[in-house]
Amino acid sequence: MENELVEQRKQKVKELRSIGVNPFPNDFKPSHDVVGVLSYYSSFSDEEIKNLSDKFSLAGRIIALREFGKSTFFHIMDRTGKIQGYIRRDVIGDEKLNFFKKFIDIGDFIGIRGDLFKTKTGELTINVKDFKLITKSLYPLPEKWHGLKDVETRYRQRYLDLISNPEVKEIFLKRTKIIKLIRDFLNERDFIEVETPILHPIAGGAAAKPFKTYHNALDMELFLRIAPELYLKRLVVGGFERVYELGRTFRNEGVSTQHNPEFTIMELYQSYATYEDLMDLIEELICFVTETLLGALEFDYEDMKVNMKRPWRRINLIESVKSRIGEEILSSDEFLFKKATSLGIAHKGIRGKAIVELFERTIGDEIVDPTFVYGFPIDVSPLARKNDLNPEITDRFELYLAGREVANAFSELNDPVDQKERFLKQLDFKSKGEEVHEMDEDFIGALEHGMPPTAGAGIGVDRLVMLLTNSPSIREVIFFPHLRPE
RNA sequence: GAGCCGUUAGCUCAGGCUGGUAGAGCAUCUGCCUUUUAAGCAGAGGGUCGCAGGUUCGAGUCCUGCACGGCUCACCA
Repeated sequence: MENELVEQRKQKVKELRSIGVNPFPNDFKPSHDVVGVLSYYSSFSDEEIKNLSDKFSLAGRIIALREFGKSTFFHIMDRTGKIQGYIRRDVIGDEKLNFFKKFIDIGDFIGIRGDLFKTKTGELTINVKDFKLITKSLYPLPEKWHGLKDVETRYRQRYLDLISNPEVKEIFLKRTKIIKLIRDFLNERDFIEVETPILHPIAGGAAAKPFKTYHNALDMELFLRIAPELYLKRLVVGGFERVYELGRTFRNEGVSTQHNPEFTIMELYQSYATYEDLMDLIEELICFVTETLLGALEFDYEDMKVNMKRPWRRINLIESVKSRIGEEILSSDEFLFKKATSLGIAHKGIRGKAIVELFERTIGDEIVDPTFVYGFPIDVSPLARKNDLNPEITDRFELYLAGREVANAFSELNDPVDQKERFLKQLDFKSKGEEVHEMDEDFIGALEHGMPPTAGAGIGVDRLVMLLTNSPSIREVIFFPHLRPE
């Protein structure tokens, strides 16, 4: 037998039907929403409210209920907020009060009609003249005071989390706002938003394990994209000089507080710009988003105080590793690899990887305020333009913030011959067991038609949202993070 | 993949070290209650203690395995 609480409610549904009441009607049209009523009428004095004859109808879910003998208080919540309702016998009559007390439960949706008054404690409340059951809920809501805490239930049944934990809803509203602000900022600067394929014949643009899938009619294996990069650059070749894409990307790797198998990335490309121009652009973009969202450029993240005031610090990757670890880093492979191995870094004899990992484990982890780290080794940057003065490094930077990487950007490599050599070099690394960028002949073909000098950047949107909402885990900013089936 | 921690009523949690047939608050049901807001008072019902084995006269409690989740590390952007 099922839970008694559910049984009771199913019984109520039966009884309602037997007396000719539809427990799931669809003909109630609210005239107002909660915030509309509260914000407008909170400006009136108590006396003025008494004299207002306005009537309102509102709809929402009952989230709290306090019943008395001849009256009832409750709160309903709609998309905008919550408001108290008051039902009393001498206003609404015996029959309706009894119906309410018998059939209406916490969790149900109801529509109410009435006018406003203020209670003794000053809470603006709807004096209910009439109500209607809109949707019967068969399950009880989680506990009113502690909310829903169980992390597994929160993720598996996010709707319960959203109903009972207002701060969770707040985080997701902020997420939506952040994404909108990114679009606003870029649209304003003449960037065009585009959509490129998610099903890729070659999983390019990054080094990661892809998800595989299969197309029946074409009889071919496809991969879910690990990055939109190579398609966006094809569009640059096609004349879209300023493009961006904001969307889902997939990587078939471990899950953690920083990684979800599908995540949201924003990539942008701007022709006739350099990676240094993009430092300025990203500074402006993230400051715009932060300040508009939070009203300030300073915020707490976990135990850190982050200050985003411009200009942001810019440090050279190799110079900072040299000064931390030792000058020999560059002159002696032996020293470099020994040092990396001692820190447990699996570099597989790739110099660039060892250097970048050394940086991440030492200096990168300590960075709190936003810092551009520039000058990445060429062997870990196969899509980035070689530096004109030093062919061992590329014109690439990453943005570090609160100990994490938030953005990756570079002047794009637009020399097709060099690009081909870089891909071939990657295949070398692949034979050492590394995950690498795959050869993409079709992309090289696009470059052969000429891509104007361009700089591009990618921002991990989930991680940015984590920072701006002080969320310790990526699962707190993704509605339905992936879990094993129960 | 490894280590640690967790899983007890619809929800939030005690109990576990030291084995003796399961407890609280909220929610539900009954009664009283017309300005409450974690309403109040009185009473009642509600449990495969994650699953499967083992030890024991007896297991929520001890042991082993498994599942799911969390954190850390590894791997990986």
